[in-house]
Amino acid sequence: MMLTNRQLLILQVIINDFIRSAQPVGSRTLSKKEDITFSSATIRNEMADLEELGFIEKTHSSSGRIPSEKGYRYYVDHLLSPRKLSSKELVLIQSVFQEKIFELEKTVQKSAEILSDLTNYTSIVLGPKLSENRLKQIQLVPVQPNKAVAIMITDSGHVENKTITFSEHLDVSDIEKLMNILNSRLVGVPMDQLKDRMYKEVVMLLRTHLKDYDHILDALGSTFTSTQNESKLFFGGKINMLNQPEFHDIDRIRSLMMLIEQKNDVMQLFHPNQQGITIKIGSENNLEAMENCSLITATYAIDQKSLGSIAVIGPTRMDYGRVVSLLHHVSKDLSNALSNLYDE
Amino acid sequence: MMLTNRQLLILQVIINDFIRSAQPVGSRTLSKKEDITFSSATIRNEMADLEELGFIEKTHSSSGRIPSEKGYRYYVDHLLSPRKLSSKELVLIQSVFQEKIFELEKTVQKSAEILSDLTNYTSIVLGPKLSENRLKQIQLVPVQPNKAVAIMITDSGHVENKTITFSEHLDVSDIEKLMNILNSRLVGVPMDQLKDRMYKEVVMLLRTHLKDYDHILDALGSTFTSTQNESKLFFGGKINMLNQPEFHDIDRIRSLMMLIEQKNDVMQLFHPNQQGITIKIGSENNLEAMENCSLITATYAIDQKSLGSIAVIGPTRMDYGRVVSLLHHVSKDLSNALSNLYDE
DNA sequence: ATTAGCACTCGTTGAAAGAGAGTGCTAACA
DNA sequence: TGTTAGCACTCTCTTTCAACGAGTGCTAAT
Repeated sequence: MMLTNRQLLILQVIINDFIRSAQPVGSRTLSKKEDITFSSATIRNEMADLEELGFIEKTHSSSGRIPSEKGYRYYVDHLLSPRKLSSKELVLIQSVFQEKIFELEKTVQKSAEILSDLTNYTSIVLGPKLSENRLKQIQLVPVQPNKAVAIMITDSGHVENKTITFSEHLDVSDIEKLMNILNSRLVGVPMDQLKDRMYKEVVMLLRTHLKDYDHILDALGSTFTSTQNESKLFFGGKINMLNQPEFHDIDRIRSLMMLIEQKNDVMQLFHPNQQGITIKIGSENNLEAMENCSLITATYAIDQKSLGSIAVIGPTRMDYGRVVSLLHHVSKDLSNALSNLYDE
Repeated sequence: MMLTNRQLLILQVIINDFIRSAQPVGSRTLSKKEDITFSSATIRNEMADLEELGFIEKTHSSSGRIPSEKGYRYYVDHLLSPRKLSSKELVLIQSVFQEKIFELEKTVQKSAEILSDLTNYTSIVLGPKLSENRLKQIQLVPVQPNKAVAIMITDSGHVENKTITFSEHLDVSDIEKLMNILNSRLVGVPMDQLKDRMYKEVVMLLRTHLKDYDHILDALGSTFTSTQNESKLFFGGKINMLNQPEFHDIDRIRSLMMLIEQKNDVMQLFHPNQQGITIKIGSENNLEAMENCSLITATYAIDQKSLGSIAVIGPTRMDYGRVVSLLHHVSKDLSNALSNLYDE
């Protein structure tokens, strides 16, 4: 299944034209392109071959051709030329990261927004995993006789807080004792291991210093449970897809929107172990609602340590070259910005 | 402009039927309703009068009638009978609040969801104003040589955190000093007055105890600035409107979705000083995108003290009676749940 | 191997026709 | 005098049909 140079050229021009116009491309249109020196009849023959090989399709028996998923796959694997971004765009991206923002979440959110603004597609950023963070300090603040707010600060400066309800009244000195115990034993422990460690190391101390230690244990247990594994999702341009001509159909919009609002489904789109930029086309995403969409994913990192993913969802007809370049820049700048945030 | 009983009956039946079917209602259809004992010709005469008075409209010269905004307004003001909810629905609502949830935000979010699930419309909850809260404690945790996380806990148990960047290195004892000063002077101050108070009361103390006090002041100033006036928005059923037949039109969906994603516009929909349940129909909302929508708003409170609003957006053709009843119950139960949360 | 020519296919557009739902008006009726 | 039956009329919606155009595949000529 070796394609001739001419077939490659034709495939490339068809895809480029279709990405631009969203209309099936005919042989006559193609023959007028400046790259193309041969006649429409020749093109028709080549197109018939390309169709037989599965790279392009017809929408009906006498229509022009559109790329198939296989066609897009070949295109991104072999023909994709990374697009040079205009200096205007580069400046715009940099400006986002030059603002002095000191909270990770806001920076991440900004990245999602710039990405969706520049692409006119929808962007998703998978926030950093908390499980990588370690507990730096835990603070218990009583707010009512049987309630306290537990505030956990991680070494990266992230703050997590939960309300703890004790079944019995705890007086202030008890709470202070408890806080000291927790800090003495849990500081430095990764957030996702807090619960385990507590049951292993804190139980004994509690027993000797506090009455009702089992109730307290319960309360703490459920507090630490929800601290695990929660990666936040950030979106940009949720409704940009409404501007794409392939989404003039209400049902498609609905299924895509439902997907986006559904955390589990979105998480399923990300494959944790990847590095660099990944492209998943249409059904490669294994989700009904993504059938007409492609997902391009990059990862970002602090000091080479991969932290999360940043992605763009567009129609399969999306401008792959441009999006890849944009993602490349944004993920790089985001990584730098976050590294600076934590290192300097 | 006094309407006869028969006109009222006809208006009511037209609106009820249109709310159900979304189709213009004709005289023949009406004459078959069981409440109606007179002929279609009579109805036609009455409808002509109702139209002249502005309560109903035609979509074209020989179509049935649909309610006008004025018609809906009259309907909600004079004809609306609060719908009895099924016990199934009541149980469903109560079940949301019987789960032991100890965080205000989650409870509020749950309310939004139950409301959109039960109505099939979109719900918006305007979170409690922080400005009503008072500072209970402020905690500064150094995370890097020139950075600290400021954690502010309010008397209601809400936790707010900001990263502060100091332009100079501050050692741990300085931070501790600073924290003590802030706590001694700012505890009990309403969150929206923190900044003012700081400039008034803390400056002097800073000057005597810390070098570089002006830099620190700057950093604190910007920290407290953003603590003001931020009411969070919670949504439920953002995409429910896609199921409404009046939103089969892409452009309408787009403008409504854009409205929902735009915090400022949404805030504009809420009128802070209202009490009880308010209904705004179509253009009464003074927003282009809301032209085909109605907004029904209720307030919720802790111990009679109004805290925030809870609302449903639906098409003007929405089921007002049902939504009013649902809002009534949900806002009441939410108020109770929150009051219990803070008082017991 | 390439291309000009041509018959054929299919979607799109616009006009025409008919059906259906509904109205307004008139005249008859209780 | 208020109500109703009857009827002509209006407008939308659907279907049908023809013409058009963009495009294809095939054949024969270059």
